[in-house]
Amino acid sequence: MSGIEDVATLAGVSKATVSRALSGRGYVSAETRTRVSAAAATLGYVVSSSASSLVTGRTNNVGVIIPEINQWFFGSIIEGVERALLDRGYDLMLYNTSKTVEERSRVFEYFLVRKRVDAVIAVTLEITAPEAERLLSLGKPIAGIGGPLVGIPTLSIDDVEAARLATEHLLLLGHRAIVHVGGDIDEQMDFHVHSKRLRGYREAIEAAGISYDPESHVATPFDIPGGYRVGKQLLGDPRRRPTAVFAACDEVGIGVILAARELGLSVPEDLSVIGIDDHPLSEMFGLTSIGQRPDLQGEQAVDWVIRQLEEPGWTPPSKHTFVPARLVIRSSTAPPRRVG
Amino acid sequence: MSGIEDVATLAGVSKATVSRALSGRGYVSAETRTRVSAAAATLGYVVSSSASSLVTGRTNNVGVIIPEINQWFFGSIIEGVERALLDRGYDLMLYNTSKTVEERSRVFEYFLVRKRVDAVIAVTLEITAPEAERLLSLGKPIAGIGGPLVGIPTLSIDDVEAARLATEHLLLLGHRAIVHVGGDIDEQMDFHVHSKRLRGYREAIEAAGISYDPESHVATPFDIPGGYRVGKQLLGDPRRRPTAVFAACDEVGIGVILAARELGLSVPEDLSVIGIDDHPLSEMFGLTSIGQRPDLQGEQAVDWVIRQLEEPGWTPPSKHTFVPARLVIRSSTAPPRRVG
DNA sequence: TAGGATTCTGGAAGCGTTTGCACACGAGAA
DNA sequence: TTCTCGTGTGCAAACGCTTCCAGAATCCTA
Repeated sequence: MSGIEDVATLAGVSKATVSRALSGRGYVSAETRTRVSAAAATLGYVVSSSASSLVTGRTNNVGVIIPEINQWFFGSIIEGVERALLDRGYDLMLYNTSKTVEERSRVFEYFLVRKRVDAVIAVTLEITAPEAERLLSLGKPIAGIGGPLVGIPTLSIDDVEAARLATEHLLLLGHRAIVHVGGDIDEQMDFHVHSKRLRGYREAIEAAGISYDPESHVATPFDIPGGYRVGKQLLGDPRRRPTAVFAACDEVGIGVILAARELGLSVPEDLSVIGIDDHPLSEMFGLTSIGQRPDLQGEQAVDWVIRQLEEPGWTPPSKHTFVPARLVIRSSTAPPRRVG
Repeated sequence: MSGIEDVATLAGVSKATVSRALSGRGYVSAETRTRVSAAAATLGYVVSSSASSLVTGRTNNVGVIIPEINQWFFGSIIEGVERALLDRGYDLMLYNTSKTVEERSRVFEYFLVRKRVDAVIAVTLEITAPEAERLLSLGKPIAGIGGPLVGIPTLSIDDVEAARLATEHLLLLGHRAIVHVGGDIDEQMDFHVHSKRLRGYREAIEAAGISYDPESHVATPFDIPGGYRVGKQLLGDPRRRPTAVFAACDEVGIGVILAARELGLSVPEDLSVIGIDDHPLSEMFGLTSIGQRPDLQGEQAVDWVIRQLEEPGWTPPSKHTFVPARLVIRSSTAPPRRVG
């Protein structure tokens, strides 16, 4: 485990020059630089990040707080963030927190409190204004996926718009009896995604002259079994059965499709289904969807925080950024069967 | 941003005492300790981990190298590792590497080269003996999930045994025409899981007096679409159709079930299916499986490395550890239909 | 009551870097 | 020729902790 001193001796220069040569800061002649690099290589030298951090005040780590790992949306974000971070020479510290308010704030305090990261990326984490201010006042850039969040640059798809798009697709096909299978709007987490998607749905059907019936919204967990259970229940009763379902995410949509099949209904003949996400499984199920790219959202968030760190004076967008979501039409949506 | 000096002044003691009081090392009177804690609290003081690391030589980070995130098995490992690490006061640095040999070794070098982690947990990463030795010689504990790996403590389920168990379950039900849908055994990654599971299958059927037919093993990617495609192909031809499928993982098994349903076959009447993993979706599909708990494997790996770090003299198991896998019987397996 | 053991505290020496400052040198400008 | 100015290098002072060592106070034990 050789230190900078050894390299300096071997290269016949001072520690200061070694530091400058290796970090690329300050003046070093080309000749010296190659000599130092060679010495470092032969000794297998590598700077001690603790020593370096101590003096520079930078850790080269960025913290990522995420409520969930084993779900496509979150997993993809992590992938995108990790890739972008490593490309730029930063390491990723992962903090998995549940969505409960208590744990959220515990992690938050934990973060604030430790001098281990240069920046933080908060995924689907509602940070209060004072918390944000405190973090910002520490000089740590922060970006959020989800939002909006006051004082913090955030990004996400436009949930209202995505829901409207999905619903309009169904309306355009001629559906009138459309049920929205979404989340529980009393769950205050996730920046009210649930209520936003519900709103988009509602606005779309009302714009089409259909009055909103609270019965046409049913809540379920955001996974395949969640969609399946609701599907079974909803489609089991022929009198209540809609001609189309707008699922708030593809997993739920897939669950609904599976339930429909099991009940002997064909998709899209007896039932159209649309989701949001463009999940990798959706293609297999022919599920029409509003696609988004969580990995790119992760990359974007990384870009924001790193630029703040590296480009003095640069500031990220001051308001929430909407990333694009586009309709991917597959075989799960079609005009409703004409029932005479 | 207050330092230890400020706390010392406020508490009316020396820096040395503050350090001792806060870290719990060395003698400090109870009275002093509370006074110091109070001072630290009012100032919002928190030790600088770089400064601390610089003198102690510990970073309190552990690196996790993992080839994949968005897959249940890997995601669960990360969850388990993260939980265990945070419980013990360590932070998790995540490195997502693909399975290609080049990238594997690049990450490996990267790791070796940087003094940023106290230990590493390598998931499904085949480290060569010299690499392992080099890592160990740096005094960094390392543990692997997957394996075995010489010189490194590793753990995994017994793939041969799990495959045998699954196949025997089918044999016991009376099946003779059993196809194994697994991975490509030429993929050298993952410690040959593919060939091990194939071996377990083969040993089981041969023990039952059935001769092994290479046609009865078909390879496909380890995901639902992979199983689906193979299922469609395999079950489409009634003459080739087996009475049972042993899928090398549950995702594949689910894909096969979906394919079967689509072809109008009922499971388990027309086809029995068994998988490995006990994936969260398996319950919904009634998939019989050999269950494993990747999260617990992650916790175990953490325990190994942390104990090495904290209990001088403690050494992890010198050979590979098999973790339990148990048969979970659901509705996808039954005796074959009697075809008279 | 002496003397060793135990508990408590402070001073100061690092830990391995980065960087401000001083200085030396050669080149171009005045 | 003298003066700047841009380069290239070294010295030494931080950076914010932990821990060794020594000394003081208290407590037992003989």
